[in-house]
Parts: sequence; C-alpha cells; structure tokens
Amino acid sequence: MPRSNTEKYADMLRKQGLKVTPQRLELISLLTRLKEPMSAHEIKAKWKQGDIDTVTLYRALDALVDAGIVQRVDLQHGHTDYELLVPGEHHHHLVCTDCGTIEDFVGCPGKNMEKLALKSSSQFVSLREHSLEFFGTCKTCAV
Amino acid sequence: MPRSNTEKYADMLRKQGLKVTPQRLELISLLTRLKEPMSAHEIKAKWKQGDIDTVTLYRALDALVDAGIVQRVDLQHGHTDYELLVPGEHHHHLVCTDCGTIEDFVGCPGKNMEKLALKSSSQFVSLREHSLEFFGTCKTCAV
DNA sequence: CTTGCAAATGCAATAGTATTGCGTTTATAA
DNA sequence: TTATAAACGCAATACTATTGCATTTGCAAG
Repeated sequence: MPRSNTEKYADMLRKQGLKVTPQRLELISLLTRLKEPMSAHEIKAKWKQGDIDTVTLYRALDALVDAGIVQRVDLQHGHTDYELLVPGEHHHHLVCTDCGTIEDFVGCPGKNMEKLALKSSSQFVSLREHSLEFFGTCKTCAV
Repeated sequence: MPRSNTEKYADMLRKQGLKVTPQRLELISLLTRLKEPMSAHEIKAKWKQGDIDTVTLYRALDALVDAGIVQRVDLQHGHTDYELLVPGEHHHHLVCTDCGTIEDFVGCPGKNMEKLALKSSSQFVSLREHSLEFFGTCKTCAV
C-alpha cells in the first residue's frame, strides 16, 4: 500500500478515535489489494507479518466496520465476509451459485428503494442501510 | 393449523418427493403461526410435541428450503433465520437496529432490479434470487 | 393388511464461526 | 519521557451448524 494511501486510512482511524496499529493497517492493506469480500478465516490465511490472533482480527474488523471503513457482506456462504468500503461508492454483488464467482453491481437505486420501503412502512421512520445481493449463474457455468 | 392447510403443505411435500412427517408438519405449523423469521434455536424452543433433535430440525429446514416452502433470511443477527415462503408473494424486511422490530416490505421491484443488475454485468447470464433487507429505526425507538 | 426399503430421525461426536475475560503490550497525548 | 486508555494475545468457551451411523418410519407395491 503506497504511503499516501496508508496515511489516508490512518487519518480515518484517528478521526474515529481509534489507534493506528500495524494489525489494522495490514488488515486494510489486505482488503485493498484483494478487492473481493473475504471471510475472517481467509484474511487470517493471507496474513503476511507473522500471524494475527483470531480475536484481534475479529476485533479489528469490528472496529473498522464501526468506523465505516469496512462493511460486512452475506453471500450465503455460512459466514460473514468483509470488504473495504469505498467512500461514496456503494455497491452490491452478483454471486454465481455454481462456482462462487463474484461480480460487483454498482448501479443500485439505493435511495429510491429506501424511499419506497419507507413509504410502504407503517412502523419505520428512517432507514440507514440495506443489504442486496443477487444469486444466479455466470457465463462459464451456464453450459 | 386447519386440516385443509395441512393437506396443502403435505401435498407440496409429496410433490417434491419428500415424506410427510410429524416433524415437518409441526415445523410448517410453527412458521405459519409465528409469521416472523425465526432462528433454528427459537423454533426448537417453541416446539410443542415433546422435543425435536437439532440435527433433524436443520435437516427439515434444509428440505423445506429446497422444496421452496421456506426461505432463509439474514437479518444480521449472526445466524440464519427462516420463514414460510408464501407462493407468488415475495417480500423483504425492515429491521430496527435498536429493538429488533421487523416489518415486511412487499413492494420490491425484484424483476426490474435483476434486469438492471444483469444489464450492468459482464459475467452473468441469469439471476434466480436476491436478498434485500433494510436496516433503520422504528417509530418507538426514534425518540 | 402386510411387508420391504429408501427416507427420515435421533444420538454422539465434531467442525466452524465468533466472543469473553484477563494479563500484557503499545499508541499517543500530556 | 511518561502515564494511561486502547489494543493485543492467549486460553477458555459459547453458539451455529454438520457428519456418520444405527434405528425408526412413511408409504408404495404386493
């Protein structure tokens, strides 16, 4: 990760009152380079600087999620996946149920949908987030 | 559960080549009456006829999901929730992140969204399903 | 109604995911 | 440089879900 990028994320951490630790920086670095949702287990396996404790990893992930730097994703794999949250650029995923291929979907009409959902609701006054994932078949698997 | 309803689901099971067992019927009955997504643990706790083995419950749930009678839902509770799938009436949920209140959202523009997602995709040829849940604050919790 | 058998169940064991408590280390502000 | 709250690492454990196998059962064929 280039120094400028590291500094960018370090600033984001400090702004949230979080300490800048080697573990958190490597975690961000990993997520930046991989650019695909990853489970805690996968992240641990890819760890470069020695090893990271599972608990520390989960706590670091929690912290980054709270700070709005990372988001959780459920791709129906039986565990939570994590990915870097590019500010201002919110996206979802297309998942191939055969081979697991993942493609990003960036054209989500999020605000409109939330408006629609709120309008039809009798109990809710505000919506902050939504999850949206598509499941189907990719070219390669559609014989 | 009225007899006619029981027979309806029994038929659905038989049509899928599945046996009609007391456990599966009580499971469907529970889900029918509760009408809110429930975890396997919650279902087990609500079991009337004696007790159901955890493994049997998970296998029954899997079978019903495969048969298109039940669907899995991820409400970010750290586990899978299950709910009855009313045929032809697909819906999503609004979840209050404070108190856990759940409200159904029925006006999902599913087909349109899938079309949109497919159009923007370079790797996918078909989409079969999607997950969509909203997270926000309900009236009661919005002081 | 009986019977045969594949499907379903129950139990024990275990895998996988995630969290808690606590003593030690470390980032950072004073 | 130092004090301290935050973060870390280790051990233990909780929770969610699955596998293997012996037993039971739904149900179709006779």
